[in-house]
Amino acid sequence: MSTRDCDTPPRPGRGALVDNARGDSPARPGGRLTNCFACQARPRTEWCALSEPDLKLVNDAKIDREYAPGDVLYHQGDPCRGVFCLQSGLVGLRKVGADGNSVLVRLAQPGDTIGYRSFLAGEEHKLSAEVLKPSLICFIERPVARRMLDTKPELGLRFLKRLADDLDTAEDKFLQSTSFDILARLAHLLLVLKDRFTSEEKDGALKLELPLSRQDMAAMIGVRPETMSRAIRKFEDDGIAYFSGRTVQVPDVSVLFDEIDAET
Amino acid sequence: MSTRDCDTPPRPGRGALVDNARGDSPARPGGRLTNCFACQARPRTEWCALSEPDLKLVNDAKIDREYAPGDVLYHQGDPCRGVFCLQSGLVGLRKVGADGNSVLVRLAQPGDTIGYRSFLAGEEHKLSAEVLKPSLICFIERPVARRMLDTKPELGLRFLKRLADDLDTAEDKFLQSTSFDILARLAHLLLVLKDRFTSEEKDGALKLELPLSRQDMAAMIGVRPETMSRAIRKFEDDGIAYFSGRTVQVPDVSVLFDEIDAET
DNA sequence: ATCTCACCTTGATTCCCGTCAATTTTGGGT
DNA sequence: ACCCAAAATTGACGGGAATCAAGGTGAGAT
Repeated sequence: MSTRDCDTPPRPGRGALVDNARGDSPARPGGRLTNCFACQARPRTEWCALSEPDLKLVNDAKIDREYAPGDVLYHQGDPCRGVFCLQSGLVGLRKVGADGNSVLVRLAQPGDTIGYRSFLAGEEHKLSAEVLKPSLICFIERPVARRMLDTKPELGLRFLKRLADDLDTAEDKFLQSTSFDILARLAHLLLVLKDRFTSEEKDGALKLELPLSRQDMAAMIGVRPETMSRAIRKFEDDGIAYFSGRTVQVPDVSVLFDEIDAET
Repeated sequence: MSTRDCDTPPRPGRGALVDNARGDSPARPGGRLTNCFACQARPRTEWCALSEPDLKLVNDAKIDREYAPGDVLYHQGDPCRGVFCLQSGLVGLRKVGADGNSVLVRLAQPGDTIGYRSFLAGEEHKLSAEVLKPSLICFIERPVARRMLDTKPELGLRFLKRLADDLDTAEDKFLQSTSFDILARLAHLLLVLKDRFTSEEKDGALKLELPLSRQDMAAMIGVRPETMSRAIRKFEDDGIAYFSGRTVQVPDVSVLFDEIDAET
């Protein structure tokens, strides 16, 4: 949403503007910041299915760049010009709802390929991709990705698996929104987020550093911000979790499970 | 859910029991009722990507059989033994929710491959597949399907596209359940169903023959049966749609769109 | 430092929908 | 035709979440 101006200090290799990010006319030509072979996220990506020569093709063709929070990789409705591969940082995928304001649908972590759904479906983007934390992201143009996909079936199969998992998650999410109450959904959300955003842990106690605003959290479980605020209040009153800004303290993780199980 | 007994009259080519359907020990050996080459649903399936010799392999390996309403192809949690291809009829995909009762997630129409998600993800079935109308269904064992998938990338790409579409639909469904009211969701449901289940049409007036119980319809939009009943009542009072058993009369389709648009 | 704006919280109120309970209707089986 | 169980409808009720409105808080900009 933030339309940054060009006056950001020209840090090396950085400076993605909203429009540049879409590959229209990079103010700064595609970088050689990174190397797929050395990419620490590679084992987690679908691209690890590629053989060495194929990976070299991708490596040579990719355009990498640093992004800052607020940068947008693409907007909902944009044509899909290729896919992005998140090497480090964090990206949020949003959809603008019927009410006009955007809803966080999913988070991408290092190793995730972003925009792959639209690419594979051959459709325009159905989501917007917004950088949430400083990120290093590679862009692979559609023809290159397409060519890999056509020549390396193994790659397609990996995406197949990924898509299948996402579908299952999405269907569960709908069911939960109808059969679990808000407290249970919040507990569930914290349990999902804990895998990625735990900053400290000992015994059953956790400290989380969430990269999300309250309204994003609210949207993720399908409620209004006011309701989220009250749910948080309730958790604190009950000693289940303590929220302070974007850090969350959970004295006993197992209680979160209890909160979910409480729903018969 | 219906556990049929073996005393169903031995109609020719029919007689799928719950367990037979899973390919454990067919009481009646795999039929030769149909031929993939002559299958009228073939153009709509992902399998149309296959070349003639490959299709022959599938055709020779497939096991086809007629199923009656209530038969279950597989249960949630079952290991995935292969995929089913619906030639004619109708199959519903269900998930048992947290509250214990099952929820209709999706409908499969002729040409659809059923159980493909679990097959592709290599997981157990996350949904149950229940026959809703008399159906003719082919079963393709996992090794055969796997082999096709590995040798014909084109096939995987078709499933990729399919999965991508399903994912988009599923994510939309969640958003709608939080941002649209029940009347709008019911209107939306009718619009989705009209493409497949319109029995009569003239001008803007429709007659639908839905294959769904009220509670299935209710579950699809995420409400209780009582609430669905009242929503239907409201539609009738407002002259938007008239329900009688499983047939629905819609005097003016455009009013359904209005009902959705009414939500800003 | 102050301004400002977006975000967050809190309270009061409304009303929608889930729950419980009682019929009524439907459809399958004998 | 009958019986029975499951499904559907209807009413009454209460709770919980959305809504509206009013502060409060914090971070970035000037």
